[in-house]
Amino acid sequence: MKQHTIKDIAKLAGVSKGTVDRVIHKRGKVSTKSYDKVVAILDRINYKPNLLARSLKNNKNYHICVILPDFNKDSFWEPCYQGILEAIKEYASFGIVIEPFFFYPNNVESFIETNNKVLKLLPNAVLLAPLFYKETIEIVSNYNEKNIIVSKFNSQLEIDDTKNFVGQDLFKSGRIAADLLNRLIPKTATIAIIHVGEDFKNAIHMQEKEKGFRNYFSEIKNSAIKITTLNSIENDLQNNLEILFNEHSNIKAIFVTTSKVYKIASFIENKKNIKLIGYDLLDENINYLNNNRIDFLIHQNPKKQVYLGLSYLVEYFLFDKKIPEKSFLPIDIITKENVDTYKNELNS
Amino acid sequence: MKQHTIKDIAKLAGVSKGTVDRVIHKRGKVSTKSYDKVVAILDRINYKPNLLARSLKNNKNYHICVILPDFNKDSFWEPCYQGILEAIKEYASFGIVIEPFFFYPNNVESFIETNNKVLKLLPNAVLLAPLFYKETIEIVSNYNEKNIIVSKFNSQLEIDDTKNFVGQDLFKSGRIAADLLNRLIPKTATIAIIHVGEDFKNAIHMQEKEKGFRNYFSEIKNSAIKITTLNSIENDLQNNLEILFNEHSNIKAIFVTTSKVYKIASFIENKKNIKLIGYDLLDENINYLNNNRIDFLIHQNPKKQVYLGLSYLVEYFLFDKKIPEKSFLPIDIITKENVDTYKNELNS
DNA sequence: TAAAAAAATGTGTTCGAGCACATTTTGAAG
DNA sequence: CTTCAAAATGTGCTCGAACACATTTTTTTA
Repeated sequence: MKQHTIKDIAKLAGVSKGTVDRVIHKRGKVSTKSYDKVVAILDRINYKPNLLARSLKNNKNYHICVILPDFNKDSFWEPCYQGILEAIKEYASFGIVIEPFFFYPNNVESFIETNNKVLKLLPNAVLLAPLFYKETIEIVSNYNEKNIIVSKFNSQLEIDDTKNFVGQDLFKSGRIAADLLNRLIPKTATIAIIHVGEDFKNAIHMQEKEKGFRNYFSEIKNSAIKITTLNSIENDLQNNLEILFNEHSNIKAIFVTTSKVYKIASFIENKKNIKLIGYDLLDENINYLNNNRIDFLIHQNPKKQVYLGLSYLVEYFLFDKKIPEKSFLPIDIITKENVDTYKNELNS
Repeated sequence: MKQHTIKDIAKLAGVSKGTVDRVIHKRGKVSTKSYDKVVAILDRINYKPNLLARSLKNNKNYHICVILPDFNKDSFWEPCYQGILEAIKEYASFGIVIEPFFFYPNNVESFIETNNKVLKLLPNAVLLAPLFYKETIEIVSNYNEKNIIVSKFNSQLEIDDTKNFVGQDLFKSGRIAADLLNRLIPKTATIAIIHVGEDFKNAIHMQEKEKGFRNYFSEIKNSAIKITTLNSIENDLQNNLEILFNEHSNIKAIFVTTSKVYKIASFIENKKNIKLIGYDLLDENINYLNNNRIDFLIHQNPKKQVYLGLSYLVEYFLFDKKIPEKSFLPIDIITKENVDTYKNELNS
């Protein structure tokens, strides 16, 4: 029942623990005779090094920086901060130092600046919300030069070496939204896709969701559903919505591709029978969910994304575990009935 | 940046590490002078003992037994076995031995027998699927006598000391099913609740789901929805379904309270426009989900339940972490569009 | 065949916490 | 002012892996 140790193996093979160590790690010279003896034992028993002892011996302090938008400016990111705090607490006892860094949302300069600041600190790893495409490529290569491991979360960029990504399949989440709305509306109706708030050109993730959404309906033969898209910054939203409803009289459903769905909910509060679906468990969104103004939310689980991304890095440093190249989280469908089971969710 | 050690504190306080140890663990005699010096340092710095070192020193081997129904007899339990296998692999390197034990589903004697076998092994902890109420109470007290920690998963029994439970809120999951169906059917319709396959008297979890389901509709004022319940063992299902449809002409939806929903799906394959909702990601269920014969599945996440239950025990033994008394998993809503994002889910 | 070089193997220390045991200090009694 | 027990404090070993360094054995070369 007890796990075997290097010492056990040494005794069994009739050699010293140094020799066993050399065989296991292929370091130093070993005679074929000793080698064979040790390998014979290793084949017989299932040796697993005690990871606690290994990690204790290594006894390095690891520094991980997390770079994400300031959650005071965009509350979508607040759960991420919670996840970071939990990870800090959890892993402090293992000599892991985790430090968050914030940049201004939608501000490329701030993004670059923050990354340069982190680069100078020479951490062991960086967990990054790579909101800007071109800039991220440059930045990642800078980190690589200094042998800093880069993991990404939230936004999957089509970078060649999109390794270590934790997030969701956005195309798929668009399809899910489409499928849900399709169940709720008449066979002939207009659906509006609304992208709110961010610079549309850079927001690859909004585009991916739209693609998925349209893809779903394109697969339905002879569909009489019309789909129209609206891009709007937050300030112009009311005007743009009015124009939208004037131009399209038969809008029965709206798919909002961001967490800003509560803005639309408040503007169309008076319009009955418009189904509404959007993203993320912001308090504002949950309120509208509870009074049935929002029908479904799709949960992107930003907290879990960050926590999982950090776990991977920690277990890599401590226990040499492999980091999965792409880790797609489940896409949770939220209604007013199951929303609280997600809000209270613990980290394992 | 580096974590403080006992040695650091000793040096700072001008005492030996033995004295620091005595202060921290309140063991042995310490003069007030030394005590104050050490406490002063402890207040100033944020000492966190290195859990790797602590656990290495303790270096005990822990034995955890998992008791659950044989997955060859009821495939609902197969993912649990997967979770157990993953946990075995994951924690072997930490000196944790996890061993599964299977009993015949619906067989009280087998349940008792298996538990007695485990009891004799005197493990450090047991993770239990407590399918039988009375017997579990007896068995838990037997374990307690021998100081064996008992955790439970899947079925929450209303036992006084329902500690260490990992599972779902079944009442709530019944409400969720009701809410989903309510969106899909006309205002005047009949819904059938079907309990399949197990001994209904013992299956508290099926009752809880029905309660939640009915509770949802009871809250709707002037609801014209009729709800009828059918209990049936698997063999009589076809007959009972025919009787059901003869007696109720306006059935528009069926809520199956177990993973056996695929059985109903196959029987009503020819009947159009009956919405169907049930539990769990069995392959058979997923097939019917994909061809639209099943509309929604509720995911009870049995694999995660077991894995999480085991994680709690392991972290308790290794790192002295508290085990949450009740850990309710999120209740996932599954459609044909998001099902694969759950099937491929990794353990963190 | 002796000396030197190279190869092979063994030994001992480290990581930090925990605890048994050894040593020193204190205080009280004779 | 001793003596001795109790109290207080310090020392050293353990857990298992990792690796530097020491020692032994084998091989090479003069």
